[in-house]
Order: sequence, then structure tokens, then C-alpha cells
Amino acid sequence: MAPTARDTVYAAVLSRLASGHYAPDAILIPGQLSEEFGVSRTPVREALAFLERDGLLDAAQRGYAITRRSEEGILELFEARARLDAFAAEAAAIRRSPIDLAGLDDLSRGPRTTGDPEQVRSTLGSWHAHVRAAAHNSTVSALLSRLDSQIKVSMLRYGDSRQRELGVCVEEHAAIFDAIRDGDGTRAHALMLAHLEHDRDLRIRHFAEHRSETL
Amino acid sequence: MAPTARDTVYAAVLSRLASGHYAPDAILIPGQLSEEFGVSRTPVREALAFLERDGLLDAAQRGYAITRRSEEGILELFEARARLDAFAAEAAAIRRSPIDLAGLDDLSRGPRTTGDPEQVRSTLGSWHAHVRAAAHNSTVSALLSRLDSQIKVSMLRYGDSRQRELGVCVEEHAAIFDAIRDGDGTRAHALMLAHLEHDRDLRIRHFAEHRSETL
DNA sequence: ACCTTTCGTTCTGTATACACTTGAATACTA
DNA sequence: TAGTATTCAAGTGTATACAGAACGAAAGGT
Repeated sequence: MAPTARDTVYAAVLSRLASGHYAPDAILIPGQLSEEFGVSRTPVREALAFLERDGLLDAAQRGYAITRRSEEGILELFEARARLDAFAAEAAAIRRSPIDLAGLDDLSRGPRTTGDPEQVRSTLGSWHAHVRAAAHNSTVSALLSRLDSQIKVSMLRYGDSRQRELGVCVEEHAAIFDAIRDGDGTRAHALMLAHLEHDRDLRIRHFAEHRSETL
Repeated sequence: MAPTARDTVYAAVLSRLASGHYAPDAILIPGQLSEEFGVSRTPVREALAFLERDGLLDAAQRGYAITRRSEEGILELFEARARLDAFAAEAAAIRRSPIDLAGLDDLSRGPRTTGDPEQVRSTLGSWHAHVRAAAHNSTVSALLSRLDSQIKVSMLRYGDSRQRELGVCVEEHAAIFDAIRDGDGTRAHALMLAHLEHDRDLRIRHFAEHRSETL
């Protein structure tokens, strides 16, 4: 029942990495974290080794650095995520249970773009999580979680990326939901892929702007 | 340069798991392996924790068991791999370099089914590895490696699976290669997906037979 | 000024020590 | 004999100890 020190440290550092608590060029040193968390070096070592395996940290000569991905590397992540999410949408159209459908229905129609933007964004996030759950493929869900973390951590370096128009996003979600409800896997797949390619295109534009600023 | 004890143990146990060295119901205990490899418990603990994260081991109350997947769970793995491999084929068609193409050409036309079956099989394996490399997406390649290991370990439990007709396999590879050479991503994708669905169907039949035998 | 060299500090990986839990075998009781 | 304590060996997670490597700063020579 009691979570181990290793898991506690892992979760804490993961959340820090995802929230931008560390500077992009920070170096994480087991000894320092062990002192900070009040545990010994051993569980910290193991937690950091896990994060390295997750693709969030890179072992340096001395300690761990936050993984630095090239722009191409980040686009690879988006690409992989888009394909898996598209597959999840297709599988959801075929395998969704009535309960899946009810939950998705709520999330698809619920968020009127008039509300608090932060809350709308969070709803959009849950929507994706529900689609993945409705696909009933835990392997794919697990892979997607990892990719999400990698993307989140990698993007922090490039500053807060301007978010896309929420209204368009909500509309696309609604269209994908319709396909899932209708059991039309092919359409769900195509729409989800297009949905995520919009994201990718936005990111590319963001990179271009970022690059021209820092030149 | 010197590989650490942790990495050595990790590689050794991974290879044992993939080759069926352990009985399906074996329990791996850090203390025992540490004695066997002549290292202390610490690096063995870490290696086993990695393998657990890889989805190859499951922590038991006492030691680690080899992951037991349901038939549905195994089909999920095949499904995820098929989708990612299909994407890799599509990407390869678009991004392959002349060198990629030359290597693939060799592997696609090389194996005449008259030779040693074991060598043909190994060539077929390299062919898939080359397609993945030609896709130039290291994220996807890494995910696929993990899925390969998981599938290999999971399938051992169900006995040596009858392999499919090699001739058909070679022909399908050749057709996919043609699509990649022509830069036809859509065709490469579709053909690869069909190719791997044949594998999946064979597996399902294998499960059905296995089940009727053990009943 | 510019290389070396040296030395001390810090970090690394592994081994060992420790306290705690668990499971099974034994001994005991009714 | 059946059921219940008791005991003990083995495993768990974490802390600590230790030897070796690597960096950085101070000291020295040209």
C-alpha cells in the first residue's frame, strides 16, 4: 500500500519536468535530490533512471540533463502520437461501449467556448483521454502517455506555444465523436489524423517564428 | 566505455527472456541473479525494474514473474505494432535515402525461398528493421523495438508458433519494397498493414488450436 | 600571459548493512 | 487429529560505505 520512495520521487520529478519547474539547461543530481526529498541516493538514482528511459532525461557526465530534442525530433513525436491517436479513434469507433459513448458525448458537446479558456482546454484534454480509453487497447494508451510526456517536456524549451483556436478544436472533436458514435472507423481515423496534423502545422509555424526571433 | 553491471545484467536477462531460457512460470529473484552474475543486488534490482517497465516482467509479492498476457492483450500488441510498422512503411516511401533503398533492394530480392529456412527468416527480420530505419523516425523505431520484445516474450508461453508460408512473405515484402521505391506512401502503408494482418490472423488461428488442445 | 600539474571536492557505480515483512515449516494445544 | 501459535529463513526497500573517475581551482614553471 505505502508507495515506495522511488515511486514518490519519480512522480514528483516527473510532475516538475512537465510543469517547467526546472530551467531547460538544469542538471539534476541524485545526491542533491536525495537531500531535498529526505531519502537516500538509491531510490533517487532509480527514479532518475526511469525518467531517462522515458525519454525525459539524458545522462550527462555528471547528473542528468533535461532531454534536448531537435525540431525534427519533436515533429517525430507529434507524428507518432498522431498515428497512434488516429488508430485509437478508429478502434474506439468499433469497440466503444455504451458507457464510453455517453462519457464522450458529454465531453464533445459540453464545452461551449464561452467559458473559462483554461477549463475548456482541460475538457479537450479529457476528451482525448476518453477516446483512448474507448479504444480498449491498453498498450496503445500506455505508449500515448509516454509520448504526451515527451512532447510536453520537449516543448517547454520553445516557450509557451500559442494555442490554436479553441472553437475549431471543439468542432473537430464533435465531428470525430459523430464518426465514433456512427461506428465509422475509417472516418474517425481520417478526422483524427487531420485534427492532429493541424496541431503539427501550428507547431511548425511556431518553430519558424521562434527561430526568426532568436536569430 | 565499460558497460555498467546494471546494463550487463539487463541485456543478459532480456536475451534470456526472449530466447525462452526461463519457464513461463519462473520467478526471478534479485538475490539469486546477483549471485549468479557475481554482482550485488543493487544493479540487478535496477535491471529487473527496467524489464518490468518494458512490460516483460511483473513484480510479484516475492520476485518478478514473466508477464502473462491474455490472448486479447497479445492481439493488442500485434495491432499496435502493425499500425506503427505500416506508418514506418509509409514514411519510408517518402523519406528513404538512396542508401536505404539499395539496402532494402538487396534484402527484398535476395532471399530465394530455396535456401536455409532459418537464414531466410533472419533476412525477413532484417528487412523489417531496414524499413523502420528508412522511415527515419527514431521514436517510432524505439516503440517498435519494445513491442517486438513484448510480443516475443508473450508468445513463448503459447509454444513455438507455426510460422507462415515463407514464399508468401517474401512476395509481400517485394510488393512493399516496390511501393517504397516508387515513393507511394499510401500503397506502402496499405500493403504493410495487410502483410501484418496476415500474421495476426495466423496468430488467432494458433490461439484457437492451442485452446482446443488444452481443453 | 599561458599551459601544466596538483590536489581537493564531488559525483558515480556497486557493495554491504539494516530494519521490516512474509511464507512456510515446526511445535504446541485441545 | 485439526487447528493455532511460534519460529526462522528469505526477500524487500532504503541507507550507508567505499573505491575510482572527473571536474575545478589554486599553485607552479616557462
